[in-house]
Amino acid sequence: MADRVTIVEVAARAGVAISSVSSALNDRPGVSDRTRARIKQAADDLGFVPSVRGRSLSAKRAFAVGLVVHRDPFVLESDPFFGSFIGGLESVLDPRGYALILQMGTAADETLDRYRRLAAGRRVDGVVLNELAVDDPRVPLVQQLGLPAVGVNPAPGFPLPAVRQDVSAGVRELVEHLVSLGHRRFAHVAGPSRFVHAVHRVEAWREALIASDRDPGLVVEADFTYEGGRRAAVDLLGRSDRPTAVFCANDLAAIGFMTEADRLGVRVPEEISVAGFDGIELGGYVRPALTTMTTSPRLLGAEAARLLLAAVEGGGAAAGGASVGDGAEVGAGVDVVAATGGGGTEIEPARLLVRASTGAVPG
Amino acid sequence: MADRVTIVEVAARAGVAISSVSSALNDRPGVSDRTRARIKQAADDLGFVPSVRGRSLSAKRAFAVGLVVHRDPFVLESDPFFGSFIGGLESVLDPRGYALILQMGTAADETLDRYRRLAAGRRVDGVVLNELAVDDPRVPLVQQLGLPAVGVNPAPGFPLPAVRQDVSAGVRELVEHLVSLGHRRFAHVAGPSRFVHAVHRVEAWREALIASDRDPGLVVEADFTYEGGRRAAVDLLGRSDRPTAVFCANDLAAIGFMTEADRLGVRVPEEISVAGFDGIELGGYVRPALTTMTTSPRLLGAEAARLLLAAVEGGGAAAGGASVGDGAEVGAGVDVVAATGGGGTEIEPARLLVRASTGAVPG
DNA sequence: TTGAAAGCGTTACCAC
DNA sequence: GTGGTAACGCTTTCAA
Repeated sequence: MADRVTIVEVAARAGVAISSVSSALNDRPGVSDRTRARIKQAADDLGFVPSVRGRSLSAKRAFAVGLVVHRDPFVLESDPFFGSFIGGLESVLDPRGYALILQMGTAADETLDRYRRLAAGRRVDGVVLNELAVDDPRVPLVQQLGLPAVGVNPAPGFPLPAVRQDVSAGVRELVEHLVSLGHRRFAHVAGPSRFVHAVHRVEAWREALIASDRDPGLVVEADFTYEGGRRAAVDLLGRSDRPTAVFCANDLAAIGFMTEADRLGVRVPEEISVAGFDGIELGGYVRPALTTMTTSPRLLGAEAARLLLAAVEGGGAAAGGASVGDGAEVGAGVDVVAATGGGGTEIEPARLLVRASTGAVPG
Repeated sequence: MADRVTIVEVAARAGVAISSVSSALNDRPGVSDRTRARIKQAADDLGFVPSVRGRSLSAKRAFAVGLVVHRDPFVLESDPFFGSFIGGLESVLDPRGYALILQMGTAADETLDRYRRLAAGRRVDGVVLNELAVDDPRVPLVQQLGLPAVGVNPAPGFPLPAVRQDVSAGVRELVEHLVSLGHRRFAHVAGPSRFVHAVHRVEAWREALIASDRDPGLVVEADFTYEGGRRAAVDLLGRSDRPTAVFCANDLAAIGFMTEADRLGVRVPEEISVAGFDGIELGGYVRPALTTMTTSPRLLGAEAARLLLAAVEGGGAAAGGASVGDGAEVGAGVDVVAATGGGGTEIEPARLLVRASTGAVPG
């Protein structure tokens, strides 16, 4: 690999000290405009790009953040969330000179170990905590490690900075939609209850139904997979008092549910209405097209990156309060910092997208 | 962030020089067994983990490799390949102390720039070139940059080390399967012809049909998406002499094709047989279950990582011959190095998986 | 076998 | 405003 040009050569060409080059190129004061221009010119001529290796050692920063995906590879395959989420992270990290280090853990404890090693080797300046579990062990871990971290859609009282996207408003819209269609018997195909986001969705659903004076009905726990949705359909559709409207915790499960309903000869939406959550592309193509809640993984990623960089660059403590996003996006007048403890941003809520899989109650 | 223990403290505790600690911990000669043991003990006691920052600066290596995904985020969403592929990369990189840096480029030239910056900033020691295009500009770029790189499923004559998974054997199996079912009118829903892997699939298909004395039939170019598959179905099924068997270049397109066929009232497989390529999970759940070719993204990732590390650690030139994988996986007695120019590994071929979407010719 | 010291490419702190 | 120079934490000579 050809030897790259270093700061020394730039200094030589500009006829200044390397410290001046450093100051000039990082737009720090202490350099006259004339010299600064001359230095920038020299750097340009030479095609100088500072070595992140030297920079990290000296600046005590890795200029990288980590994301550990803890996931059965089988499930990851069809997960629509990550592509956009990572794209969102990247869109903020890259312009600010940070790289994203992606790791995959399979077993839960292995995942924890990944964080430990990332911190121990000073590989990253902070990490993103995604798919939070109830009492997620990663939270005390990063706190103990002193590793800056941000959460994505955490539970209330989460002690670190976090990005949230509200689900309750969208779920209320869904419930109103279903109620207005005359439905009375409801069911929910939930995600694993150990996940915070699964819990959020069940709770929003129950609360919205209760607020509408409806019986929340059954909750069947599935696992966010297509196959899980199918099994839930077998269960629910076999019941004598089967529901007329089903809300699945994600689109993949909803599509699995619809497929199985079709197989069992139960027509959607004539005999049963089905709604999903996520707003994945596929939902627009299946027959009938899936009614769902559109989320913003890309925006979640971008905001998560912003918060993380704020925590990293401004202080560094894991529990340190990150700056709150611009007020325009903060929901319903809630003081996000006070409400959550760790500070954070709330992005636009998930919205209901009505398509063909929900319709009037049968009969 | 709490101060981590450095090599200096380990040396102090063991009562030796830091150079001895370095030698001992990296299992290099020049340290007596006794001191080595004492040093390891001290390192353990202190929980010492070498800082990758210091290491990279000194060793002139980043201990990281890059993967730039060049992709419309919309498409990435449903791409089943990346999760497993990245998992495969990681499974080799991590145990060897390397991290994976993931970048996303949207525009083609932006992607090239990502590689340039990765190299210029000495962020990575090498890169993985995935989804190769015909005459991919990344190839001359990495050669010019002197950046070690490996290709995944490249065209013949590819000048860099590469991993390949043969498609022709599987496609021949598919053709035999279809021919034995009595089909005579075929069509292929191809991927964009600028992609090497799309070309591989069309060519394998044409060659297999010709070898079976069948007319290769129509080739409709789509884009590997669900929607592209649907549009291809609209096109092909509207023709007077419509095919009775269609091979789609990937599963997503095949599923889109089937959905549209269903909508148009053309039954699969009674009136038309449909086959895909990839072996994604979803294909097993759609109705009818999709006949497809199972590929090994995880294995491709693992082998790509192995080749890349060989190139990085053994010499470093981009065009340097990487060691060939163990003979057991090399296909058909072909000397892979001689055949490809850049050296590389051939993994088990993609295999036909017959399910319900292919059946006897109508009539 | 061991230890001292010179880098590696930056940043940051001080003198000048 | 400048230009030395000491870190940063490691690897790698080279003497002892």
